[in-house]
Amino acid sequence: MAGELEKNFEPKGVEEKIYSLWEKENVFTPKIDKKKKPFTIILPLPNANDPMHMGHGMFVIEDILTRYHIMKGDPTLWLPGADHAGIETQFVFEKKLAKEGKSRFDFDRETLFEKLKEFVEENRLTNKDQLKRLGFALDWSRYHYSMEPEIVERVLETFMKLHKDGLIYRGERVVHYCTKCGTSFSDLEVLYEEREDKLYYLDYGPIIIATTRPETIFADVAVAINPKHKKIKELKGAEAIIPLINKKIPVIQDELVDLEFGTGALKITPGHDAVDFEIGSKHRLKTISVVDRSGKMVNVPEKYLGLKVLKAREETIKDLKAAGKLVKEEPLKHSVGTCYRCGTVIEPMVFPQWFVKTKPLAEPAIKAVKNGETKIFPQKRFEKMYFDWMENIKDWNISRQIVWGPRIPAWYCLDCNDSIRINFLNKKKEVVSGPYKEIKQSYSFEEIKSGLQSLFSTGDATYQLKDGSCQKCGGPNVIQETDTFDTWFLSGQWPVNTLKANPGDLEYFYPTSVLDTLWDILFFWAGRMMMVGLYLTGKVPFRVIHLHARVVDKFGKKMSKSKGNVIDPLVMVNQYGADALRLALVLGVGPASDVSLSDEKVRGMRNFTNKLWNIGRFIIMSSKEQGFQRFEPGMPGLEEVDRAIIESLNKLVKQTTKMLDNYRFGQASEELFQFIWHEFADVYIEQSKQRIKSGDKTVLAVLFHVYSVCLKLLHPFMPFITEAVWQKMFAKNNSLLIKESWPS
RNA sequence: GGACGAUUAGCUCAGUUGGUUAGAGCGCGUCAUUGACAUUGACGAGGCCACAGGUUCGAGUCCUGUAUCGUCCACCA
Repeated sequence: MAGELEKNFEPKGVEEKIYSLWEKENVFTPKIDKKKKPFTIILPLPNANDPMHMGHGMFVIEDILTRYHIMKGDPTLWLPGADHAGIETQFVFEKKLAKEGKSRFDFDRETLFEKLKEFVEENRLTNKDQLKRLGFALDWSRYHYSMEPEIVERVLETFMKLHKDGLIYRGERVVHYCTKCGTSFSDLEVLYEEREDKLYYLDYGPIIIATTRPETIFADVAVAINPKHKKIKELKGAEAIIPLINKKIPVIQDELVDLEFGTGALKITPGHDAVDFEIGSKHRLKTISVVDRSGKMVNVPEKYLGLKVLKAREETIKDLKAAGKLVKEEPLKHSVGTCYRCGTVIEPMVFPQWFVKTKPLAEPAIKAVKNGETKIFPQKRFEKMYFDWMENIKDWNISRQIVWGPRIPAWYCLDCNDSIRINFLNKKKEVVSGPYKEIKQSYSFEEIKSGLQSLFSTGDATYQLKDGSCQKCGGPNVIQETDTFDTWFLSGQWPVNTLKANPGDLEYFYPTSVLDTLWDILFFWAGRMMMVGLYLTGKVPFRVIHLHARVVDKFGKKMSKSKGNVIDPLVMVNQYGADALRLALVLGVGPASDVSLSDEKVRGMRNFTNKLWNIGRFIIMSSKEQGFQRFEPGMPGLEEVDRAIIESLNKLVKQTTKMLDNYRFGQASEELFQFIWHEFADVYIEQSKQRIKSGDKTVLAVLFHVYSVCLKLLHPFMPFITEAVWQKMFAKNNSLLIKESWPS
């Protein structure tokens, strides 16, 4: 039965062959059996546009679970997909455009969208092939892409449902805006950086205020002091005076003002600061904007008009100094919000955006974890984080001013809302901007619509959720919102929408069993899926959230292109084989910790694959001479050492099973490694050599038995080599190891 | 400002309810070897488990505090 084995295991070429064997027999496509409980994982969808990096390698955890459950006989589904990744992709694409000397403003939005679509299509399939290289047992017949029409359709349905339930609203609130990327962000997408800035003390007449942003004084609408301020009596009812423009503004009281900071007085600028906005709305103050979406000054004295924010700051300080209104300046260390994508300082701005009311969605999501419907591993650390976040959640800004993504399905009648600002390319390919009531004087609706880039509607604009003529005035000049959905709005409903794509799947496979991910997107993704999944189905999207380790370099440092310490998973696969890389990523690794990866470690694991291979080779060679006998638990001729190794093996089976059930992959793989190399190979096999020479057939039976069980136990971790050996030594009629049942 | 995590061999890290001489991979030293494997084997060096207290018959493991590093959250104007 046994074929020859080469001297060393050569993964190249073999891996592809083995993978196609699995694909040919459809082992990754589950058979739905209503009597059996399914096991389901949804792959954290990689960006369609990204080649694979080591982070994707950690999906090996999901592959281990998947293969383990396939072998246990559970109908097992691991569903793959790809994400259009709105902002990420558009950012990369715009960089490419810049190299060609172009920008997004050179195109109307429809053309830009088509170009982006083509761009992604070129890359979309590469990481699909890369996932296969790692051996992942994904059901490719259920592969989905977040921009495919059926998925988008369901996303729009979800929006409609939320809207109907009163959970969607357009609101004018402070949003985080990146003037370079040209879009707003949710709270999660802002990175706070510690910066060394200056705090300027300015003379506001009866009071002195402290600010880091003197250029925004023109947008001040009040000065607020804490009610416990020691000068409260003399300041009651007083008016402060904005320097340079000598504008009078009221002095108000609010507890939000910190007595200790600066002078205990805060200039209130609702247009450009979130706290100020909150105080402003409490006191019914108006909002003035002095920075526009390109980061230039507006609504300010002429000499500052059109200046960039930082330049305007310089000029203002200069003028304040000259006017004797700059009392003093001191250094200040504080954190500044920056764009997570391009690093530009985030400009808090007030304009209408689409929001999801999150409180009603968060409540069930909190409850589900509290009562254990969804468990988080490791529990102690991350449940606390989860609750902190869910309990303090703010409404979710789901609109992005980018092109790459599904457009929000709302339509405005331009005649009913003629102050909507429009940017479009006219027939001469020139950018024209202005309120509709002005530009309609010179351009037809058709020309505007076909060259449309973006529109900025006012907070009180009326909208309808259907295309066609205006439901109010009956007019034909109706145009769709140009904002697109936040990518996470799509991925937040990914498990539901992908399972809905195949009839019967949602009912059978949902709730899914495990969500496995890195903790960095716990809130972005897992949290949103919890909220939206519960909202859409009434059931949690997954029973377990397992947080895997982060891959770092051999010095424990985060891998990054700028540090040049990135290890390409495919380079490792080519050099040492997928199995070696896989084992290097899990062996001895704790959950949600760091796993340090190095060439040396992968090489060490490659040595183990070779050891495993040569055990097989040894057994084959030995049995060639002596023949082979099937192992039976009570067979005659068993010696003490045989009984000992069998007992040890049985213990290993129990241990491995228990550890896989408890997500202890690091320890499970470590014990397998120890047993196989240092107990089975180093001790038992060494001892067996004498007996084989003397014609002992029992020892061969034991060798075959122990080895075959080890291959099964190891298969989820190292699928290629175990399947390859199985084919040579144990397969009857080419039956696959993955189809063997899990030992017990 | 709040919270959390880490600190174990030269390096990178395991060590689930406290229980005999604390483990792995890589690295290092000595020796061995043309019949499974040099991608090997045997043997070995190397650790007051960050520090200081406490609980216990017994602490790497539990409690308190300190230090250093790291992470997350926050409305530091």
